[in-house]
Amino acid sequence: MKDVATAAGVALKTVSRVVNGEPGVHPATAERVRAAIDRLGYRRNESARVLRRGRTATIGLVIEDVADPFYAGLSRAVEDVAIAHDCLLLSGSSGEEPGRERELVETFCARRVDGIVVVPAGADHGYLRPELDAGTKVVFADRPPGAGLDADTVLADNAGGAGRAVRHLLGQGHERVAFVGDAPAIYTAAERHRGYRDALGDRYDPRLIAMRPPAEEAMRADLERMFALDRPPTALFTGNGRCTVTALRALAGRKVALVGFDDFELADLLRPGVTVVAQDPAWMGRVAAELLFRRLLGDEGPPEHIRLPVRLIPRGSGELPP
Amino acid sequence: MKDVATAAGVALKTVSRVVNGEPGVHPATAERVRAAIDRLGYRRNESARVLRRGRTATIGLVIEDVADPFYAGLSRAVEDVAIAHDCLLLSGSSGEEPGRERELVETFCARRVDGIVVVPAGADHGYLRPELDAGTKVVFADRPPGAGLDADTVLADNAGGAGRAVRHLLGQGHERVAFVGDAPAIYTAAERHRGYRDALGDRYDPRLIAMRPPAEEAMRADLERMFALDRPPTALFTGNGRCTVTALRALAGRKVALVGFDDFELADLLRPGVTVVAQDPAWMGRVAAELLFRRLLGDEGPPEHIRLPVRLIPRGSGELPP
DNA sequence: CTGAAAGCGCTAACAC
DNA sequence: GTGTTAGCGCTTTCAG
Repeated sequence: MKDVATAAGVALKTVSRVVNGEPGVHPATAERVRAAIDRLGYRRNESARVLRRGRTATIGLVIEDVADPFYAGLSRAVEDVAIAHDCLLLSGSSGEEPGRERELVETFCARRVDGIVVVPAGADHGYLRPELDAGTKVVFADRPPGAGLDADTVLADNAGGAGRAVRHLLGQGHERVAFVGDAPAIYTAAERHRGYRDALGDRYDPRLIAMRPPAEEAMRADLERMFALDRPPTALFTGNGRCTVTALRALAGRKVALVGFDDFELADLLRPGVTVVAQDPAWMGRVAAELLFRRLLGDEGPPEHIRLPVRLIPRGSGELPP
Repeated sequence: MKDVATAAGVALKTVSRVVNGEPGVHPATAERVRAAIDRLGYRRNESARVLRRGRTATIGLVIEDVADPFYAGLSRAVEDVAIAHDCLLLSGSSGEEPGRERELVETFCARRVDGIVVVPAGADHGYLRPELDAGTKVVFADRPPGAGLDADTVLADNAGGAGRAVRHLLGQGHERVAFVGDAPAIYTAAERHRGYRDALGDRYDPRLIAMRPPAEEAMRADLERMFALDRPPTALFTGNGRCTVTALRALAGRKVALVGFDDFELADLLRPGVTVVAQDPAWMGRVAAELLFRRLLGDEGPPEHIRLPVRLIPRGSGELPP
């Protein structure tokens, strides 16, 4: 910048004015400065700018795994909102490890991101206290923060959607509906299990429950066990997209009704088409990011808790009779 | 930092030493400093650190769209490599717009990322010259840079894979193999078309070609047109994952053999299973990122051009007879 | 309209 | 072992 100033025969500050489009520079001077900038290939150093101004114009995003279509869709939406606000996006995958989540959040904070959207992997967010006090805005998406922290949160209607799925199956005459979900430590899995149980009432049977990280072999074993029962399940409710896909493989053509939580590409092309309770990852991402920017722009209202509705899409698999 | 120094009764530099784990600090002093840090909730300001050191420990990634499973897989791999090198990842989606690609790259450069992995959307990368001269390392992935720029590049064997797919179909006795690919301006689409044409030799018939951004209605029309020909196609080669999926929908159960470029989840669960030429997005991401870090660590060798092999996975759809 | 000077928070290069 | 000093490149403040 100093070089540009020298080259253009002006003071440092004038170059700064031109670079930032500040008013109060004679057009001719500005032109001269711009010429010098082009000639020298000058680029403003954002780090120095950030250091001086205090705002980084960067937000952070912590998700579980970008390679998961749900989080990929959410990411893209957050990115779009960030761009609309002239912000860059730093992102990282926690891989469902609380330690990694914390590490990412802290690294983002150290880089002074203006705010963060986080899909929590851990259950304890006490480590966020100092950041929140320091003014970093945080919005939780998909899962709420651990106990003791009341912060902005955007969730899907997990329990409600699960109930809807189960009632749909009961409506077709099924009496034995199994639940195959992710590990119970995961908030969404637990909520969907809760919705399932409540909808089932006294038809609830713990032997029809399998909750663990979806892996084909383990799930096949779980299903074998259930189908070997006196009164085997005639329908399956799967707790998330990965569970649905794993279950479809593990079932290997066995004829059972199935409703899955989460929509997925090609669900309509399978035979039968897969009935799902769909949430909209892009919507969730957009809502969370917009809420974050409202906070960044000075909205100091009490923490918001937004719950996004889900919808049932019948495609055939959930309409099979017992 | 100054406050911490005062609180701990030491000089600024000592705090700096403790924070950076530099040797030559008495354990007791270090402990006193750490206590002060905790008490005051001090966090090192990365911006200042970056300004001073010149390295940001950040790399940039420009892809077409995170929400596309191929790029999501690639992203995750780049992220993992970045983390292994204690680097953060800034990422952005170009949406296949050259202007947006350039904007992202320039923004990343202004933030002084150490290096960039870019999946080019545009064909002119002259704008990168100054950045390259300034020492920013750039690796191109999935597509090469525009003419006139020789840089590190990691590509899949597009033409070879397309040839493999076509020969597979010819081997089943098909004589009329159509190609449904993305817009010809996209490098990978053009390369796959080239491989297709070369493998077909004089069986090549331009009426069996449809190249445009995949959209169900347009593709349905294209296919109708082809099937209305005197000698309609008995087999289809689709040019990328999205084209494959769109084609499957547009075909609506019509019985044709099909081989697609790109593997996709559930390809094995459709009936018949979808035969594909699979590339490995994570592998590509890893190779590109590792190459970038080799450059950042000082490797000054001539530009490398890496071509990753692809593999044919027969699942049924490509083995249907004419 | 333009410029000089101070300082953002940190680290590198030297003292002591 | 520890401290001092001089910037990194920019914006802010205030003075022409």
